[in-house]
Amino acid sequence: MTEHKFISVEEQLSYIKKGVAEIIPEPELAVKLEASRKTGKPLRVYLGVDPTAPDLHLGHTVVLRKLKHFQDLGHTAVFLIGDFSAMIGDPTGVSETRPPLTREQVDANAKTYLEQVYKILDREKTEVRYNSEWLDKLPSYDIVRLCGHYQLSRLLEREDFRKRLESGQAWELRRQRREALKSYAEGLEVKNPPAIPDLEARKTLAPIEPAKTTDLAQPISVHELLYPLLTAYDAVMLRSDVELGATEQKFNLLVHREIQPEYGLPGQAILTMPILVGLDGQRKMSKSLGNYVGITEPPSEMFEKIMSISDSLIWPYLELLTDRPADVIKNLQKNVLAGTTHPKQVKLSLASEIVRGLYGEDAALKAAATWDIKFSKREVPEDTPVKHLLKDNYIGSKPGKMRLSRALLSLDAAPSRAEAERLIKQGAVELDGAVITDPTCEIDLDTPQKHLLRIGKKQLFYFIVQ
RNA sequence: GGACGGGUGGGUGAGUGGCUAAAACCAGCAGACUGUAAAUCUGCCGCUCCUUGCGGGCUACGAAGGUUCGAAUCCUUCCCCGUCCA
Repeated sequence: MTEHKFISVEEQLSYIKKGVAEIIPEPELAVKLEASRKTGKPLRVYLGVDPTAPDLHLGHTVVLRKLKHFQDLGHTAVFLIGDFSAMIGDPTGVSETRPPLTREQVDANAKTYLEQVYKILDREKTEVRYNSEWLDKLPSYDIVRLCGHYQLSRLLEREDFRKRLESGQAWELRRQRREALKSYAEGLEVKNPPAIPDLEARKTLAPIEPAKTTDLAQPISVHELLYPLLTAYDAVMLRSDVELGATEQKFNLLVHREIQPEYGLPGQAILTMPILVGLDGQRKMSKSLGNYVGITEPPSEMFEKIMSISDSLIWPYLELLTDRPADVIKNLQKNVLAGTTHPKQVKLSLASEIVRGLYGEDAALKAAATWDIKFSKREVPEDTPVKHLLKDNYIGSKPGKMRLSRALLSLDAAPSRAEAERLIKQGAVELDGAVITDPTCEIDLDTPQKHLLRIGKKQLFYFIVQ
């Protein structure tokens, strides 16, 4: 890293602080910034992500954008892929049982992550690391030593662990007793002793599965306790000055901060970002809840989804997904409340800004124009997709005809024929500009014609019989 | 190992022989209204076939069998969960 001229600490701080949930401890961050400015040495700021799914969504970008802010200020952004820790599974969040991932899944996900991450981070300036680099070959001795640097009671202080300990204890005791009795009853027959895995086999590390649990009781497996400690080792190896994370990561980040001094490093400052609420306005954005906007989605789809959020979501989205200063957002909010600015206008600019950030100006303008034509004017945009209706293997009762409901199904516009018929009966289907309510409506397969189909408010496309 | 209670559609949860593709609520979808927002109102909400009819067929109430003209509902076995006891 070459020396860098930094702007004043106050300016940096105000840039950094936007949208942040918590800075721990803030004065320390200021000191670090001050020191870096004096020496011209950038801070090492890192974000660790477990590659648990192949795609990132806007929720992930909140914290990525913060990392980008540091990058913009001239600091060193380190993007850490937790390819090793993903196989342990972050125990954060009691309710969700994380399925352990295999090495292959993790590797595949890690690959797709990077391409997506560069939509936000500067590819040239980002230091990418994998925690398998060091965790894969960490000797047991060092693991034990690492564990020696922290206290069990501190790990158990964690709220979700505490809850699980309470609910799990009784359950676990009973389970053990039951198991013991069972094996006694089975005449203490000796099962095949587990083989000692040879080193070759270990090359493809199996995911570490949690002890069998039930829905209600969630006992804590010992390896889960190791998660914050092993990831703390990341912070040690990276010699980080600052670590970023979502608020739910606060506990882990604090452990990291406390472990670093044990290895002769100054403890990192911690910066947490709020969790982004999903499109439903209720729960956090997540793929499994289906309330997400993937960052690889096409611009116009992204635009559409953002336009469909409820008004109250505009504000957190503006704060966490755009670069607008906090006071500008506040003013805007005031104007909307006062009725001088229409919320739709704000939403339009929000959607444009998000798309612009990921796809650039042209794509944003185009997406906005498409949206306006499709939804406001209810006309047909230029880039309306064209699908193909394959008649190859279709044998209907009437030659050369196909039921509209069947067409909807094979065009992927409805999940089943029953659902397709329902849509037709409810007047949601418009074929070539005319609403069709007759479920027996048929499409002529012999004349290869281009048809326009609108289903509900959102689906609009052409199809050609082929 | 014993006693008792329980496993129902995406979720919560009613239903104890036919009127039950299964109440109600939530979620979801569609229509109206709008700003494709929210709220509200209305309708839909297992799959499939066609002659689109209060139509036919198939599948579904933990699993497998059985009783019955007929089972989510009764019986048997098994699996799983909860509470209590050893």
